[in-house]
Amino acid sequence: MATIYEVSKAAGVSLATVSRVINGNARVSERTKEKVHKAMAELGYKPNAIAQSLASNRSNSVGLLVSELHGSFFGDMMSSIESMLRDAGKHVVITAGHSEAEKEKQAIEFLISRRCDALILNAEAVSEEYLKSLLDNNIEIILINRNIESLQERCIVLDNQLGGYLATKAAIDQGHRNIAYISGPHFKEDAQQRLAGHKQALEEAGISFDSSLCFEGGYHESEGQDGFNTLFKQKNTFTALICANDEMASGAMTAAREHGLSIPNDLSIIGFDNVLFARYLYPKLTTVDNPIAKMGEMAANWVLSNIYNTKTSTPINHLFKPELIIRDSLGALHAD
Amino acid sequence: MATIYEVSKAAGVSLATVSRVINGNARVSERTKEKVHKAMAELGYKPNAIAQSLASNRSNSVGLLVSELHGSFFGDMMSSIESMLRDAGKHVVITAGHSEAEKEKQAIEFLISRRCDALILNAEAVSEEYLKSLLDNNIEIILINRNIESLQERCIVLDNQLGGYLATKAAIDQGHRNIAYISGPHFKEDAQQRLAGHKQALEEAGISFDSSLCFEGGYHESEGQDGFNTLFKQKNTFTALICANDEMASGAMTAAREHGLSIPNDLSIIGFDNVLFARYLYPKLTTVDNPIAKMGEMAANWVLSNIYNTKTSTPINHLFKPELIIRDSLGALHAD
DNA sequence: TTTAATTATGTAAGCGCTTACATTTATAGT
DNA sequence: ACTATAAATGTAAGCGCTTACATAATTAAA
Repeated sequence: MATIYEVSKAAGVSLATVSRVINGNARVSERTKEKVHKAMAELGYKPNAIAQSLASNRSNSVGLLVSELHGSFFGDMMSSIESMLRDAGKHVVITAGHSEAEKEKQAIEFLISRRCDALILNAEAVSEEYLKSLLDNNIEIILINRNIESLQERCIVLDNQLGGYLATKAAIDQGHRNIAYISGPHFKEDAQQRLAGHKQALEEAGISFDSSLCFEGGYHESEGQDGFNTLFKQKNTFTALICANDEMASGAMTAAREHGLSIPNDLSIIGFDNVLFARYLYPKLTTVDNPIAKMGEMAANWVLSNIYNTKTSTPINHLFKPELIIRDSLGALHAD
Repeated sequence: MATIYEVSKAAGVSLATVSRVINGNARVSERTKEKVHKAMAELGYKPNAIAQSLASNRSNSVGLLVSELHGSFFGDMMSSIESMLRDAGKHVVITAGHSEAEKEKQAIEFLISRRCDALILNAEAVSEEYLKSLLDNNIEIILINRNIESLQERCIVLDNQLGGYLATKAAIDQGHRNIAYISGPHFKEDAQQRLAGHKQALEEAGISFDSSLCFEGGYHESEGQDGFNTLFKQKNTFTALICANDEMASGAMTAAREHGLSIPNDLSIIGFDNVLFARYLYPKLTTVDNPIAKMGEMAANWVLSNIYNTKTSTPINHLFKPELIIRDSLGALHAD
């Protein structure tokens, strides 16, 4: 692999000049520019990004931490961030944290060690203190889906409580009073908030929260099934079931069908996130749209304008409002 | 950010000694080892991976090119590769090629410029020559889902033709004779092979291939709908529909339902890939399992044993055989 | 002890770039 | 033609590490 030195020899100029034409940040005469380009082409020269980073203390890459590399939700997030950053000539280094504090730390430290210019973090398990300590060490971070009071300007979050509220409200508006809920894991902030929204809607309608109508899942499909089965055994009087994400809603649908229930005639089901496959389910899932792709873009924008000083146009929106997407899995309560 | 130099000062030893305890590849007395560890802890020292790479010409990271960052299929692939490599202490740098030759090249060159020790490529658009030229430049690559005669030992592929065959054969075995097919884009190798398998099964059963019963889609859900609609308009006599992937199968299901058809009573549908949501569909999709996670692991294994000289245990399997997964969307043909 | 063989540590030369500063060359003003 | 100024290029010192080689300290053998 040719080095800048060989190019400079071939072109008959100095190292510095070659560096200048590579970076285009200093004036070089047309004539020498041509000579250098020719030499680079002939040698098939490709700058060594590692050496560039070391010398310039800039890597032109931004680190991205997601919980998982699979799943529609994270896929949308990665995808939107990558394409926006790539358009700006920046690169994305992706790592997975698996919702475990230790793994998240490892991943973040990997990104730091690779000298990413900024980190976009979907960190769920790591402590608030740890995140603040990153800032103290001059690591530029922006958080997606995590709200830290003192770091507001570096957080991009969804109003999860509103989302939870909208879902339950929709059921109430259709006449439902017996509403079950399958929650995400309580250690996750968003799960708590969605549940809080659910309770808020219940309270507003004068319905008291019944903990035997609430199940804690882990956001996976199987826990939607478990949740339904458990709830159904405990108290099979509910006519609507709100799930804290679409995966669990799908699982619940399957389980409900296995119990011979028809959706939405016997049971209405509402999801959360509006991931791609919510539309493929049968019946099509009524759910709360989580504009994760837009949030990802916003994070990418933040990086571009705050770290790379480009894209100053779009103002940064820190709090996104979810919307209810009405499809077929929610029906009106009818008298039996 | 502390450097190795500061650590050496604090510990009262030389740079080289610190480097030795970091890398653990040379003998250092217990006493100094302790001193160094203490100094590192106190300074919060983290090795600069960039500098390490530059000096050692090893990055301990492997590059991964996928077509897209979203989608179950790629999610599974990324996920399996990442977790296996992470367990071995290696890191993965992921990029997306979007099935366009130019973008794939860019992405590959990015990975090379970051001095990845090896590249795992799911390259669909880039030419065979280009891939070979990488090898000529001593870039270590391993291809997933792409078969190049002269690079057999660096290819990990699925027997797509067998998969296509199995799907169509299953329909034939259930008595179907009028079988439509929604193909993937013909420029993709796997799409061609799956179609070839379909034709093979037809021929074997003495059914002649009817091109008006075949639609070329792009592997997206919407093209499943388009496909069904087009085919149904052209010739609504088919009783089974084979789709080249699950997304399109899902789209076709939706479209079929909109036409008032019941699945599998009026129409049997078979997918391909067995992505996670195939199980969530209603009715549950009969499909051909694509062991992409295992293939990803195999690729990771190849890298570990061939590049990093670890994990010599598992022999590398280059050709994976798909299996039919029988669920509910395929039914027997009944007399009308 | 003395010497040879080990083991532990230090010295210094890079890895392939960037960039401040110095120097040379071109351009313009008079 | 002769400066004064601006533009183009070169020189060399790092960036934070690794690693061959040299040296010093320790241990074992005689």
